[in-house]
Amino acid sequence: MRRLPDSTSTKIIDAGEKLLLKNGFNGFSYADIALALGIKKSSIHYHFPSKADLGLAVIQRARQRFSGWCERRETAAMADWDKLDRFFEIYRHYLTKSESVCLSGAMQTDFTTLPKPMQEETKGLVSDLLNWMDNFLDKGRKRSTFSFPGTSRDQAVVVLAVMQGGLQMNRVLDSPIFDMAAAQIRCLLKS
Amino acid sequence: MRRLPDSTSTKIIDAGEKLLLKNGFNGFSYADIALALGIKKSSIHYHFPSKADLGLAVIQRARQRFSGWCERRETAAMADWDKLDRFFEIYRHYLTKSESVCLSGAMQTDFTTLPKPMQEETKGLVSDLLNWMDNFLDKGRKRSTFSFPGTSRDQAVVVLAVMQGGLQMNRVLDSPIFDMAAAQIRCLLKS
DNA sequence: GACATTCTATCTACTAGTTGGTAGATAACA
DNA sequence: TGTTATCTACCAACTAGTAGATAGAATGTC
Repeated sequence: MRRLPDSTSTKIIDAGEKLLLKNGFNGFSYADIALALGIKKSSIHYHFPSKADLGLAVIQRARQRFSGWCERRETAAMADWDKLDRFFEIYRHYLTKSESVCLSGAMQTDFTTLPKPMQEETKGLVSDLLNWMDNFLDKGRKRSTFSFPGTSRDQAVVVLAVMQGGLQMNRVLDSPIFDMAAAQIRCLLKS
Repeated sequence: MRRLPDSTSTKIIDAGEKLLLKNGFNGFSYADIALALGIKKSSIHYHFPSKADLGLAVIQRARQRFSGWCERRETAAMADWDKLDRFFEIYRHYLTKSESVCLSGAMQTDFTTLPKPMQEETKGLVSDLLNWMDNFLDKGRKRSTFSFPGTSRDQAVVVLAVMQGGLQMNRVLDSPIFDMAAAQIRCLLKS
């Protein structure tokens, strides 16, 4: 959790990410970010010449953040069930902080309208998540912590889809769908 | 499957739905529909004064279509496992027909940017799906066709989230994620 | 049946506002 | 003196939406 100089470009990525998660990539403009930060549109273009550049930066930072979390010593030291709960927390945070969905979900539904570089980066993000979960479930099952049918990849797809879809449904119906879904996934990994 | 007069307004809803599912509500304009149908923008405004009216019509028609499917005699006559497969097919169709996600998923990620009436209709759509799946799983378990932990509502959330999320992930990574997810859900309802 | 009127559906032509993006001035600073 | 970062002032393209003309079909009235 290092707190680096809150440079303008960092603030722009922060604001961009927030709007992106809340409204989708086509649901916000440079004018919105400028208003939020109290700067001018052209200043944003100075740091991120095109909107595609900003979008790319948002996804890249999110990927780094996730791989940073994966590699952290305290993460590696966690027991399987705790680690799963911490992973769920990453998603849950989107819901509590701002009324938003997860990044992969937001990018996926806007996918066809995204510029190529953002599409590629999105693929990378989803692959990261899928590979990590696949590996995590596989190890957990070999250790007899988890139990589930099929391959670990099959189950990884289910777990991630539930995180993503649960977050989306939770925001629309105000009932605590996400927590229900997370709890159910926990049950399904025991039986 | 009645084929009614392919009126202009029907064609507009068709084109609007297709674009909506592919690009999201903020990812298409009246100009796109006009181009696709070979008519003028103003003609679309004649049938659907505002974009919100068109969006609303798309969701309303989808809800009717689903309740129509539910109430159809041949649906009611189906065995549980066949009915589940047919339900999966509804989702799978989005993938094969056009490279798109499901309507609930698309509306959910755009949710905050939607006009109120569309938000309400979206809530209705998601409730419809959730209530149907809840009821379906409950009956299936009582009949011992299905087996799963927790309440039928918990499991319904998981199944729908997997459909929705699986579709989204499938479009981005070109591997057959959706079919993997559907097969895994089938397994999880047996164990 | 003939005629006038109203309705339906489309068009052309326009508007005000927003979009992403550029050019160039200016100031602070290294 | 050059670099960095911000600003003002644009712009062309696109956005949803409106006004008004027009043609054809349906409807009412004598």
